[in-house]
Amino acid sequence: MLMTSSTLPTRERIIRAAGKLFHGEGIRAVSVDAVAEKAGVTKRTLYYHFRSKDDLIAAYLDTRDQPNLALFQRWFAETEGDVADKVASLFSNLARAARHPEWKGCGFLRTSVELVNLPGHPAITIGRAHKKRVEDWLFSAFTEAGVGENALQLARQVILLLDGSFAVVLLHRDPSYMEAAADAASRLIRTALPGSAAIDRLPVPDYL
Amino acid sequence: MLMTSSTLPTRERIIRAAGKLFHGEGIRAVSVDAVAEKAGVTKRTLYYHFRSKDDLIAAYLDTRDQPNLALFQRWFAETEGDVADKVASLFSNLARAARHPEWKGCGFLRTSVELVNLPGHPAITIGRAHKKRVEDWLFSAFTEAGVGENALQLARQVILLLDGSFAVVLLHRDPSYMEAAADAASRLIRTALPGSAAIDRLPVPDYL
DNA sequence: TCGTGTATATTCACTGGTCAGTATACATCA
DNA sequence: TGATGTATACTGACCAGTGAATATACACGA
Repeated sequence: MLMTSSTLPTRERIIRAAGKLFHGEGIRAVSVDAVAEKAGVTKRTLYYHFRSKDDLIAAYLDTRDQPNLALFQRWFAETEGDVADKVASLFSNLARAARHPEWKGCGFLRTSVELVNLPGHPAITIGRAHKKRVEDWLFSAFTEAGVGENALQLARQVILLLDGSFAVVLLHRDPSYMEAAADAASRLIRTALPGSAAIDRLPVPDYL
Repeated sequence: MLMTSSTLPTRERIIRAAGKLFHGEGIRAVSVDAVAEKAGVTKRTLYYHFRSKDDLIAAYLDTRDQPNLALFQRWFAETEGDVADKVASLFSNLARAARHPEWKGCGFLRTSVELVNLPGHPAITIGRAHKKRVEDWLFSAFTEAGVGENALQLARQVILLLDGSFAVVLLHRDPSYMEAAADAASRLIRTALPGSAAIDRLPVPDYL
């Protein structure tokens, strides 16, 4: 593997090029030749490092898993307030990202759509695992916040709102939907919180 | 146009074949030849009725707009209870549909993903219009139910949960997410309803 | 230190196949 | 006879994947 200190390993360069093109244009719209050219490599070299285009797709998605989750966790940790505020901030940060004209939605969801006729495709497994990891992380956060047995249902509902945001904003190109999602998520969480605002702001009846 | 009483007009046959194939396999995965063959027509005939594959895609989506909305409206109308129950029934009906192994999610969302690199494509405009029609219909329903100025926000939130359901269930193939969406939607609606259950079920304090 | 073998890494040129779209001609019917 | 509709057969582009040869790096024995 010939390279200077300033160049990435070939395999990394290919994955990076694939990531930009697949995410930017769509998996099926991008040819292996285009990826190879963008990576500055011949197609044959690409096929030395990856068995097939499907392999490359899976490798590309795999590299997105950890950073994506880490970004969510960072947004969550950096936000002041209770767990509802922290979750709401996920959506406002997403809205900020979605305002960028190059924003193209969620690569995992988009891949599952593009490969809908190949149910066993490894990339779909990777997408499922990623979404599950986000859901599990939310579940822990809700459990720690003391929502009790609602944690699982809440985690799923936030996932639904997140992925709904991706889908709706990709279609309408209107990130303000994400603010509506933030509002929905924090309302749902708050009514499950021990010191539930929706209920506790009501006067407590005398006989309690 | 040669045909007997039992055959559809050629154009309709083509659109119907395109619908089955595009929805079943994905737009980019299906060739014009495949559509023509399924319609029992030569490709040249197909190109007589449609200027291009893009034209055919748009025509296919167009035929799904009205029936899709009508189905939602039927499910809504056939459900007993308040508006929250009626909306919840949309999700449980969707879950029932999604349990069918041939279920493939929402054609409008999937098209917007497959054509993400062609922002001005007519099919995307059709998809936007469809989603907007559903949202507007929900808005009217919420307004009539007396949620006041919350109607717009609620309609958007239900859309987010609907499209989130499509995306998540397509990925995980687990329709039970739709029950979580139903729960979220009806909670959100109920807290906005004049006789809000979340608040009114609490005992009324003596001094009110 | 000089070969020499071997695994890694890369290139050029190619194949077989598919795809969207078309040129041309034939048929049917008002 | 002219508009509508359908068929056969084709074009040119593209695409995933491959064959065969070459270059580099390094290990090890003489």
